Amino acid sequence: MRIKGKPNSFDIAHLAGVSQSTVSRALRGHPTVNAETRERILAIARQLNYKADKNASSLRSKHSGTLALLIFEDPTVDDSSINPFFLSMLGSVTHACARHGYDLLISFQELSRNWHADYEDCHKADGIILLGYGDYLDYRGRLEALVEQGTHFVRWGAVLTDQLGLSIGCDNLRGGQQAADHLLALGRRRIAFVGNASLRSPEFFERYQGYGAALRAAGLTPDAALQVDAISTELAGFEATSTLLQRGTPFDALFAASDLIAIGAMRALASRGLRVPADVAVVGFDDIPMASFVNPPLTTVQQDTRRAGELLVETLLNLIHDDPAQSIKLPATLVVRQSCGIGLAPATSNPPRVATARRGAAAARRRHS
Amino acid sequence: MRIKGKPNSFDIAHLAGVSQSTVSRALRGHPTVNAETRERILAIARQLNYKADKNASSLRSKHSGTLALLIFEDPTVDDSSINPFFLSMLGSVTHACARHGYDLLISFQELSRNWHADYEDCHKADGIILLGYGDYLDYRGRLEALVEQGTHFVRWGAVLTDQLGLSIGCDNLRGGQQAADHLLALGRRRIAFVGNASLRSPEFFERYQGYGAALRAAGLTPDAALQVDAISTELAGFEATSTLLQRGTPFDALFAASDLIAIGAMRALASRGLRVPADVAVVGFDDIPMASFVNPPLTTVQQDTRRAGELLVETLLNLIHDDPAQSIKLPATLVVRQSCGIGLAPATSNPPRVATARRGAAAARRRHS
DNA sequence: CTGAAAGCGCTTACAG
DNA sequence: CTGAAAGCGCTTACAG
Repeated sequence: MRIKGKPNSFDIAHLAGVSQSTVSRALRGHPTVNAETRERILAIARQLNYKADKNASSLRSKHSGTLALLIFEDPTVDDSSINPFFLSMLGSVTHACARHGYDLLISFQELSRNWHADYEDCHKADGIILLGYGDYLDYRGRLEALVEQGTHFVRWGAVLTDQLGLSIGCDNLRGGQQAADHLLALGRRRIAFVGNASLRSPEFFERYQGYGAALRAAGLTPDAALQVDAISTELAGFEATSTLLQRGTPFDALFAASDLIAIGAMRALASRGLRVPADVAVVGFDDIPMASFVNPPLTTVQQDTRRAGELLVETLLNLIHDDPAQSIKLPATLVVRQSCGIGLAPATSNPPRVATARRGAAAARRRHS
Repeated sequence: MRIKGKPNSFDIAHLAGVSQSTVSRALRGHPTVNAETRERILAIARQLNYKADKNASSLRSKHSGTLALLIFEDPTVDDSSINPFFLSMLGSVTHACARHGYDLLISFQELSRNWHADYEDCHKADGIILLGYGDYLDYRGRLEALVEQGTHFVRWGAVLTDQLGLSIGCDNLRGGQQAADHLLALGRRRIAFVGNASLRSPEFFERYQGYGAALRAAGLTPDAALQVDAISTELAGFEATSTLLQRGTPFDALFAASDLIAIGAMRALASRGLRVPADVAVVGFDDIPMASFVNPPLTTVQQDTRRAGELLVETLLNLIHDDPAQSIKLPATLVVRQSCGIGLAPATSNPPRVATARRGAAAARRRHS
């Protein structure tokens, strides 16, 4: 027996007085192995701290017990400033993998570059989870390549009808509707939408459509002057809202396509001296951890990242095992905090909100146009 | 040649009219391969979308081109509520790995359970990065096991003299000193410390010692009644600060061992009607993204996560390649925002801060004892 | 219930 | 500069 180096299955076999195949079977809990023999083998393996070489077993058995998570973002602004929403997805995907006995490889990639989504091709992973927003036109091409290569993958994002592969996503349409309904119920009438509103950003676009549907259901017409594009960063939210304010079209509420955008929007509003929610009510989307810590705490539409991570992993595993699998749309939940003016505002100190808001917006217009 | 399935190096060899060994050499850029032959091979490989099987190559070559990141936390409260500081470390470690051409496996583990830090034993990774705070007494045993097994690892955390393995950490002592010096320079004299202050939490303990050193240098004696233990969560910060307030010992400043604790502390302070910074100045540690969004924006001691991630990866790679490597202490930087009262407080509306703070704390005591 | 043998797809001496 | 051969450490039919 070898003294130095890590033991292999032959070493264990030799010590246990059985063949190497029996060791392999015993270690993997194969049912035909004699119970007593198995115990003996396991004891020796434990004592020698033997761990089966995964490269050898993956090579032979053709599966790696590993999943890959690809996170991509528009311009990877800064190493440490990853979208917090993706971060919490990452957490739940990691936990879900662990529960299913899989390891997780992760990689951050810029959508603009050529991804190396080769983890499955090179047999490092059995399948891939795709997480990120980006230009869908760009993105779709990548998905086509994955489909063509027969890669197992699931993506987080809008569940579309002409789906390439499977998606797990949230019900962005209903979410957008709920956000707008909430603002309407509070008497807001001139509701801005900050976020990309084109098919290039399907998730945001669905939220925008939900918003539009809610307005129309209330007898209002969405005003194109009250929509400004923004990707999901605080800076984009700040800049888009500044643009919106410069336009001078009055508004008394703002629905941001993401919390990051909402936080940037609140900063832009504050820098113009506008009060949230008194002058402008603000709703976000995602419910990132920061949302409850900003001032005022942000009312937002929560996505269930825990469930999403679980479903992403389960669906991918089904795909890998050739079990039935399908795209799933998760419900979104409105989380009411204080950025829309619930439970605030004694009537004496704060005049009626709608009026105030209009006045505020009008004041902003005067100040900045 | 096989029609279905993925091509292997023999398929490429056959098409290129060379031996399989030459294909292998060409693909890895071996210098002895004829330039023209190499081009031919590369062209065919590209065309067939050939990717070398990593399991086979890792098995044969004995290295996996993969690093593992183990993140552990005290009680994994909730899947999606991972300590944001670790999350930003995770981001920078991932990017650093990518820059060095390594893949990254990640795993969240509870320190209380048996870790499976077996990634290297089973040849899935060439080395391990350890990230997390937890009871160091517990932790040390795990490190001993790693050392004994000859595992390559680097940990993030306090750089201690009786180090097991290598650590990359920040200069917690200087950081704590800077935080306390800042408060002292603003005239605060009764400075509380919220966070674990024992050798079981070496990082926090170093910060506590820096704080103590600063007080003593200013001729003050740290008051044990002004220290309360807390792990790095918002809830722990809230509860510890509540305990502190109940004790009734007056204080005009609070140094939290982490931003999460500081945020919890500010919530506890606010719930007692105490104003930050007027009544109590607050400093945190880490500079997590949330720090600049809380109200008031948190003054804190920033750790350079980007550099830290880079050094963690570089040091581990040096260890793996048997190159010289050492533990490193990174400088910490005070980031002044508004939670300590810089650039605030026109003298007319706010009475001198120290007095106010004392009054505030005293008021709190009266209210809650 | 167990063993002998083949083979997964590479890398790496070795020989030429 | 190139090829034939061995071998990494497993899993998996196949035979008994």
